[in-house]
Amino acid sequence: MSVTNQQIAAIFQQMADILSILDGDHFRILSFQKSARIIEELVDDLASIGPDEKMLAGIQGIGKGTAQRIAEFLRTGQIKDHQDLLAQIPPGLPALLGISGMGPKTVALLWREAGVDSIDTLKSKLESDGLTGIKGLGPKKIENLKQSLTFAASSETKRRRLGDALMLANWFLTELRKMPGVKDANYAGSLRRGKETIGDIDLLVAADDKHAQAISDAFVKLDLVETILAQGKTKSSVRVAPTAGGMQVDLRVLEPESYGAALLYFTGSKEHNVRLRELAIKQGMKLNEYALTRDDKPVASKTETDIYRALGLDYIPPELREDHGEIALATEGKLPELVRVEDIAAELHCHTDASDGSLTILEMAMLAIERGFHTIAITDHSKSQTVANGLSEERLEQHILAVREVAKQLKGRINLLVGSEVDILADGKLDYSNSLLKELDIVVASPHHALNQDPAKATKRLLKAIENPYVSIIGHPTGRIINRRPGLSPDMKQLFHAAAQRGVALEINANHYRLDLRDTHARAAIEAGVKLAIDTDAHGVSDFDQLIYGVLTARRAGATKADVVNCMSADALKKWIASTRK
DNA sequence: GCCGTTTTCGGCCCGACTGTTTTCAGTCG
Repeated sequence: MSVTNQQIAAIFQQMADILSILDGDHFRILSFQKSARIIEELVDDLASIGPDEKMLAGIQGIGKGTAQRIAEFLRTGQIKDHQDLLAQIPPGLPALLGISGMGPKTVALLWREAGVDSIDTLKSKLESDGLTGIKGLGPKKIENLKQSLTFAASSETKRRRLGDALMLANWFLTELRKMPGVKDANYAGSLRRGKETIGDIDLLVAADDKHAQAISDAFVKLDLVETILAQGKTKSSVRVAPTAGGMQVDLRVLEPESYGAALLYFTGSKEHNVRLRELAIKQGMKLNEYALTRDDKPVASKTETDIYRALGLDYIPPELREDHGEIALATEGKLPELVRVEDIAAELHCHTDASDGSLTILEMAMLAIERGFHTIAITDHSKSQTVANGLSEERLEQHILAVREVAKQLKGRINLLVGSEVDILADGKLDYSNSLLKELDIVVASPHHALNQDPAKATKRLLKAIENPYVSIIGHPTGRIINRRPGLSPDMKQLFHAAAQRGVALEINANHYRLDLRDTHARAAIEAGVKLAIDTDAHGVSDFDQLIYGVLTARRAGATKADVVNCMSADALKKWIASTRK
C-alpha cells in the first residue's frame, strides 16, 4: 500500500473538523489544522520517512502527539483517535462545513435539532421547510443556506488559477482607481503572495472616511458583479458572474494612514500574521489591520516597510510570507534577494508553427528581441507528439537549417538557438537518438504522456532523462495541469540530487495551467543545489506575458537571480549549456 | 496539540458583518 502525504493530511483535517463540530478544545483544533497544512506542504514523503517518531517530531510544527499518530498510521493504516472521532458523528457531517455560512456551531445545531446528517438531508429539509422554528435559525439564515447550496452544486467553488484571478483583480483595480476619493488600490491575499490557485480576491482601497460609503456602494454595482454577499461602509463582498469565473471578491476601504497595516494584514498568510502579532506582543506592542501600536499609540501603519522595521525586521516580500522561516531570516538580515521579471534575459522553451505554435521562427525571435532578451531557444515538439505536429527526424534536420537561416538574417540582434522539446518516453528513453540531439544547441526533455504511471517508474524515467548527455533542462517535470490532472509524483529528492550532480536545470514552466515545478518543489530543488529554468513554453504572441506567473512561483521558492539560468549573461548561459552537454 | 532569548505551564491574533438577538454568537478572512 502506498500512502501519500495528502491522505494523511486529510485525516488530520478531518479530525479537526469533527472536533470543531463536537465543540472540542479550540487550540487543539487549530493544532490539527496546522499539522494537516504542514503535512500537505511537505516535500518528503512521510511513507518513506517511516514510523520514526523522533524524525517526525523533528519537523517544525509537528509535535510528539502528531508524530505518534503519523507513525501509528504508517504502521497500521489507521489512527485510533481518528476512528473514535468518526464513531461520534454521522459520516456525512464534516462535508457540511464546506458550505458557505455553515460553521461548526451551525452544523452541530442542525444535526442535534433537525437530524441533518449530510448535504442531501440538508437539501431535503430546506425544500420541505423542515428547518423553521429552530432557535437561532431565522428565515434569512435559511434563505442564505439555500443560496449557498445552489452555488456549491454549480461547481464554481474550485480555486481559480493564478492568471485568471490576476486578470480579474486588475479589472477591478482599474475601476476602483477611477472612483472619487480613491488614493490607492491594491490586491492582497494569496493573489499577492503569488499562490498557484486563488480562493477569492481581496482588494484594498485607501480613501478618507467620508468617501468610504460611496466607494463601497459603487463597488457592488460594478458591471461584473452578480451577487452582493455583504455590504458595509468599509467591508463588502460580492460574487462575479459565472462568465467571469464566479469568484468572490472582497473589498476593504481604509484610511490612507492605515494602508500599510491593512495591506500587511490582508496579504497574509494567516500563519505569517500570527507570527508577526506574537512578535509584536513580545515587544510590548500590538498589531492589527489599522496599525502597530504601543499603549494604544500608533508606532507604524502607513507602509508595510515601516511596520516590519518597527518590529526589527527587514521588509519581507509577499511571496515569502508563509511562515516558512522568513521571519527568522528577516531578523538576521538574511532574506534572499528574489528574482524579478526584469532579471529574466532568455527564453529557453518555446514553439513555432513548425509544430503546434502559431508564429514563425522569425516572429518568435522578434518577440524575444522586443522583450530585451539576449537569447531565445526554439524548441519544437519531437516526433511522438503527433497531436502537436511533432517533428520527424527529417523535419527536424530541415528545421535546424531553417533556424540557422533566420539567425543569419537577424545579424546578431539575438542569440537564436535551435533546440527541441524532446519527449521523455514512458521508459525514460528520449524521442530522438543521441546523435541527432548532438546536432542541436539545447535540449529540453519533458514528459507528455503516461502521466499516471506509478511513482517508482516515474522516478526511474526522469532520472534516466537527467542522465542523458545532451539534456540541459527537464521541462515541466511532473506534467501536471492545475485543477485537471495531478501528473507524475516521482521521488523529488532523488531527482534533485541527480539534477544537482549533473548540472541539469529543472524547469518552472510559467504557463499558469502548469506552474511545474510547483513552489514547494522548486524551494526544495534550490536547497539541493539545483538550477532552475523559468520558461514560458510560448506557443503564441501573448504567452510571453505568462512569465510573471513563473517568476512568482520562483519567488515563493526563495529563488535569487543566481538560481535561475535565464538570468545569466549571454556568455555565461552559453558556457552553462555547454557544461551540461558532454 | 504545540511551544519556550521572560515560560516545561500557561498561554495561544484580531476585527467586520450578519442575523437573531435585546447585548451577542457565529462566520469569515
